[in-house]
Amino acid sequence: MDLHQLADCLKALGDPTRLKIIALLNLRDFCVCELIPIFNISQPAVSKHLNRLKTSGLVTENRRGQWVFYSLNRKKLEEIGYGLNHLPDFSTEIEELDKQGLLVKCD
Amino acid sequence: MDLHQLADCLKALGDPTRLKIIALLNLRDFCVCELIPIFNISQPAVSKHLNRLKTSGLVTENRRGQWVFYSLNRKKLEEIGYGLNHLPDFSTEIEELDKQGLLVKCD
DNA sequence: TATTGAAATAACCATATCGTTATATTACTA
DNA sequence: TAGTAATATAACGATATGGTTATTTCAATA
Repeated sequence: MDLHQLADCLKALGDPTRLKIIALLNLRDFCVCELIPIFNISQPAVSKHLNRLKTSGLVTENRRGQWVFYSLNRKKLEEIGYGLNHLPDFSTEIEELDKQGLLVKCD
Repeated sequence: MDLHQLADCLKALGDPTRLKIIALLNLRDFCVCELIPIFNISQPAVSKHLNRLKTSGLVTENRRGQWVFYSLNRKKLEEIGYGLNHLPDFSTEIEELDKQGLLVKCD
């Protein structure tokens, strides 16, 4: 997962409603209609939050008859934790800028 | 760190520029003027990103003469990783809603 | 097959975000 | 102390975000 993908996932998690959805999905799968009464927002709003989490790969959906249940992608969540603890190393980029004389010296 | 604070930190990290700043500060401290040529944005834009990271507690500033150097708050970053791996447990809230008959049954 | 219910999508609105340029503040220095 | 350099703040604009209501899609069922 590169920096931009990591930022995208963190942004998806950086909303209280979505983060609580993730915490709920950590307990068990939920369908959309179960989530609606938990949050004081409309069904489309819940759907959009779930879609945002889905496009970042944080949740998966699967239809059971009339209902669509969402599951937490624990692997993705672990990847994010790992990504935060192993941030990309920009040393060579800094050196490169230095060689090109584009780096300011402050001391 | 509660859910809202965690979401706030994740939101702060959920921007490619700010996440790269965090990755850079993981190497060493940087002052504002060093960061400007690394990103193709203006000085005030860099200042604002740093301020956003500071208000979430992810970085600290300290002035050295004319320059203001920013440091990564590694403890905070660890807290966030920990928070992601130990999400709050909403079991009792779900049970409470169930007792009040506010929980939908989907099966 | 017509109806019902769940979820997704569309269209819209208010506010937040992230960039800009201009200006103010702060600290060093001639 | 006047001038310069670094940083912060102010004011503004374009786009993104997160909510709404209305409508569409899809699956189950009378």
